[in-house]
Amino acid sequence: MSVAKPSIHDVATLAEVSKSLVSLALMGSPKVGEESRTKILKAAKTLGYRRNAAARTLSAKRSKTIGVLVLDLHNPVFAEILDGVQIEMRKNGFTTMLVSGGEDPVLEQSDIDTLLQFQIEGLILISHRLATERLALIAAEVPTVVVTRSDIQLPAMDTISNDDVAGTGLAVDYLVKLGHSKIICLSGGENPTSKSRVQGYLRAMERNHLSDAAEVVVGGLSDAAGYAAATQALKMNPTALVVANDLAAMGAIAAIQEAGLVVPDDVSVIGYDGIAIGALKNVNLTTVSQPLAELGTLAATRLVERINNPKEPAKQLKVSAELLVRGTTSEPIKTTGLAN
Amino acid sequence: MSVAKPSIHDVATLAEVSKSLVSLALMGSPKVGEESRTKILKAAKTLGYRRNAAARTLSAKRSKTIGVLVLDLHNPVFAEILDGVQIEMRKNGFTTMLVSGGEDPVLEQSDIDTLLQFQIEGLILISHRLATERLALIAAEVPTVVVTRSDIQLPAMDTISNDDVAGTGLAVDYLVKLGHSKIICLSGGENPTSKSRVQGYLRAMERNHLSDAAEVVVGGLSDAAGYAAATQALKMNPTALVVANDLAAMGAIAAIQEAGLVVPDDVSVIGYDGIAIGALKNVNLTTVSQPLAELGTLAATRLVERINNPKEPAKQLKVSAELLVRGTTSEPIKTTGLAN
DNA sequence: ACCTTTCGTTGGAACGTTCCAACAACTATG
DNA sequence: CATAGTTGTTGGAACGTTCCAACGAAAGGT
Repeated sequence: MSVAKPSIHDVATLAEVSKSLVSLALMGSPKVGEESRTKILKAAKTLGYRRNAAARTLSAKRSKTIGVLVLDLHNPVFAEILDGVQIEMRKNGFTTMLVSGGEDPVLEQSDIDTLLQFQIEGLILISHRLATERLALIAAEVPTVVVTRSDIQLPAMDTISNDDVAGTGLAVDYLVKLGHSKIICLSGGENPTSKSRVQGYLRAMERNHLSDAAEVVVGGLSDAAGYAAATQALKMNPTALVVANDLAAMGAIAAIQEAGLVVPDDVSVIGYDGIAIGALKNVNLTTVSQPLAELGTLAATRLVERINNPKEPAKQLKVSAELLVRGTTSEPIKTTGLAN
Repeated sequence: MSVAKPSIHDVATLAEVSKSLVSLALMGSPKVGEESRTKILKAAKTLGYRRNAAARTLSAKRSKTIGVLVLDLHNPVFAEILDGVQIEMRKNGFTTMLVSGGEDPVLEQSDIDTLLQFQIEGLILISHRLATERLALIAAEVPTVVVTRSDIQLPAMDTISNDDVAGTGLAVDYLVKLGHSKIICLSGGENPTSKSRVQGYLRAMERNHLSDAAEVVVGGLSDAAGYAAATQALKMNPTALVVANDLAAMGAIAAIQEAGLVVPDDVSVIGYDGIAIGALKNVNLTTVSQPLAELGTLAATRLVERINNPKEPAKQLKVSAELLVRGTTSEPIKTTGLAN
């Protein structure tokens, strides 16, 4: 238990220089003489000195810190996006402060408040539920990049996303090509991303002249929600399910198997996101895959650009999603002679 | 784009009181008069005032912030532990700063440095790889709680964990009871938790007089690592696999199926952790389950206790793990007449 | 030999808060 | 009616840094 944390001042006295020079040396300024530099570094080490970020932020009027808000850490999607963000931010000398909103949307706002109190210089929002007006307010205060939301366009805010409408369309088109027509969509609930995906489903059904057969069952983004929604959907005897995300799709598959049906023979399933676990041979999930790490890297790069050059106009970047056909899709079995 | 962030001073002038009173009011002190309080709150609102955490920390000499370091956000285990931590910390008025070390153990140390620079009042380490001496150093600087590591005992540091040795023993004992003897352990690599689990395996094998049959294949904690390790292990024709964690177990199952074998008929598999996804009917993983959220809550509670009362002695808390028998384990098929 | 530049260094102000001692204006106490 | 206490409020110091203007010393140019 050290008595009191050493300050820059203590280092200065030990190294027999001024505190200003210590500060300079610690920031790696080239103006510091070789001799003093080594003396200072040695003194800092022996004292176990550590910079005080609070004082630094206060004085320098910049925190070299950005905030990240993710909706839900349980979904591996976010971890994969975060990887990209963290790597890029570290490269640029920023600290990343991560908060996860949890279930309550009110907490989400209070989390952002906390981040802003820490004087973050930029904010990355990953798959959140904030309303457009709130977003506008936030973007006016701090450079903001929104990842994973294709529904929104604000002049002061970058967005990095795939086209959820088009992506879901890919899934539906493929199923139709295989011969499916009784295709049910399991939605991800009330968040913007899920809404876009439902819209993509509806549009694609329309374009394939299947509007009458279109059916949306409200679910959620977790495996449990997918399970519940699928149980519901199965009552309508679909031959294929287009599910809000991979996690929910895995839940849906569980429900299908539990009902004594076989995937994909009786029911085909397509997820969305392309999480790593879906590639496992025993899951083998057909999915619309987004380049997740790239999403994160792009977000970070954009944010750093905006921070370093505030008049930089906001951009809307799209990454392309692609259909990854694996084992949970096949042609529907012919109408008569059902397996079960 | 506001011109400059309003400070407590601006609020004071607008509300026609002193900055000290504004500070008091914002902290919710009961000493502030009703009239002034409303005036101040109104002024703060119209100005869009927000506390500056850096200044606050610097002046008050406490940050009301704790740091959490997790090994790997990809594993849902950590999200579930984190849930518990976050909820408890919010209850106690602390902000949680989360960093994830990523692959590189050197980064892990630098992440802790960053946290300490932010003047965190406490630190929770979830499944990390730090050496005992480093831990001792850290624990001397800041109240520290280590979650998910049963191998270590330091006087100045709380640990919350299940007994990995005993837990893995549960798995082995059950397999032996089912009639297995060719049981291979897929280790999780060089981290302390994994080492304890391997030790548990070895001890249990010994206790069941199967030391000669004991075999450890080095793997890792990801699904991919489990897949690779299982591929290796299958060459030795095991009838059961005890795997380092659930994620790796899922990878192992993929490898088994890919080899044309059936789980559990040909090979039984037991994981460790009890992640939510393992309960899905199509995964249905037998596992040694720990109460994850409880682990998090306990850690947070202990940390707050230690922060509020620094002379509080450190404790070593154990939660109990239990074997969750699901669908990936069965009796071994009889020696002759293999299914495949 | 002088002036100018460069190099390394310095003290002090500033950042936005909290905390403390002090105070005025009341209210209660004997 | 004086004294003591209470309530609400205040200015100033402090927290540990960064930044700036200014400095002496050494080096370079004429």
